[in-house]
Amino acid sequence: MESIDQLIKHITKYVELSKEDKEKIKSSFTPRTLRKRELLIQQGVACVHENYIVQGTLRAFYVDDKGDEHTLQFAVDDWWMSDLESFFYQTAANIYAEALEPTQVFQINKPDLDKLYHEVPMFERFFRILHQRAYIAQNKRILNAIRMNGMERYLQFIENYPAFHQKIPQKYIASYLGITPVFLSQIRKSLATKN
Amino acid sequence: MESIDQLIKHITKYVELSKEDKEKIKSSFTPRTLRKRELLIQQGVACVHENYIVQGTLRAFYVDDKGDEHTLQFAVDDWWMSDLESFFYQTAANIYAEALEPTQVFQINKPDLDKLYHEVPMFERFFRILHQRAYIAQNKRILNAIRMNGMERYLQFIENYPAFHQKIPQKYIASYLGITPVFLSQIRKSLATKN
DNA sequence: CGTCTATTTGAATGTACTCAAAAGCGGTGG
DNA sequence: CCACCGCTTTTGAGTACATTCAAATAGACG
Repeated sequence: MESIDQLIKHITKYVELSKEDKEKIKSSFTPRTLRKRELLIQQGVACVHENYIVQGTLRAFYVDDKGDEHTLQFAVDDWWMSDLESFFYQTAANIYAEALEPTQVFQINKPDLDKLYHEVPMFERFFRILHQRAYIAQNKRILNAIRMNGMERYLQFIENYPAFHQKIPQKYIASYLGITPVFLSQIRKSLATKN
Repeated sequence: MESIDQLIKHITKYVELSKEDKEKIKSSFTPRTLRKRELLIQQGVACVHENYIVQGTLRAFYVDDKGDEHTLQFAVDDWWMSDLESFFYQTAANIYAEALEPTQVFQINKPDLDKLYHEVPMFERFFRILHQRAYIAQNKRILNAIRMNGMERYLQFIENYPAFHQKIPQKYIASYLGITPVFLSQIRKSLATKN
């Protein structure tokens, strides 16, 4: 299978597409390959693409004044990655996005995306659904962040994302959970001795 | 001005609508008035409407096993309120939404919304944009939650939402920030003595 | 094998919570 | 209009959660 077909397959999980729709979508995206540790998005630089991940793993993070990193999102195959605010308003990005392993994406820029919204209403519906689902997921994360302590959030994380847990360095998980790597290590220790 | 026109005005801030579009939209919504403390959404009951707030204030909150409330969102004039997950998948709601003052909303149910998406593509675009913006806002809140301590989050809150700060009881602000009302009181005290 | 980075461990400190009680405030009824 | 009731906010003390700093150990990679 051509990898672009994976994108079409992904979209048709949510909306129906005609043959012409599919062709228009296919021709609007361009492939890009990232090496491990390569940056897809950079703080301070406009994020000009919305990215669909064919294969690989990305991590989006914010770097504060003290130089500390705060992980906003991990993303794997079939997920999307951009700085939506930067992309939407064409402003400088607030985050970095880095490949944690060799990663292949398909990219679309804003003019082409707007054109596609116009020409393929089903594609706009797809993005409406996508953003809706993303918003629902974000809400759950906020709820977890405000009501659970570090250990509870960690247990929740490994339950929700067992796959991530395997291959993502612990310090990034800590920065996603909003705790220090040292504290995460302590949590793991106390979980290990408890059993 | 008819209050339903306020909704149209709101939508046309983001997308253009024809006369027919406007009529179709207007006829799809029905008004509802809430008394102070009345519930718009109830945990365990399907959320069958998406709600546009004409005038008033709502608070969305989750109640955990211990009976503690965790505020997910405050919403005022021109905002939208629903349990999106419950609405979208037609499942039991996870949250409550309560009027903090007399509040007037316009409601649309899912069949009518889907119909409207189909008949008025601009309306679907509007919701795509709305969800996109909501997602961007949520991202910022997550970032604040994982990188700031209680005092910093409080200062951020009163900076972002000075109006809310005036009329919302402190204990609800605490539950929004993810801290206890007791601790928020201490934060306020130490801010007051600092100046 | 050596180097660089990630993880663990320990101790001291700061941040935030719980419990209990007092003070403040708003609404209601007499 | 005042007195009372119920709820919110404040205060204080003790405890738990989480961070910082420093150093040791373990892993990854050339």
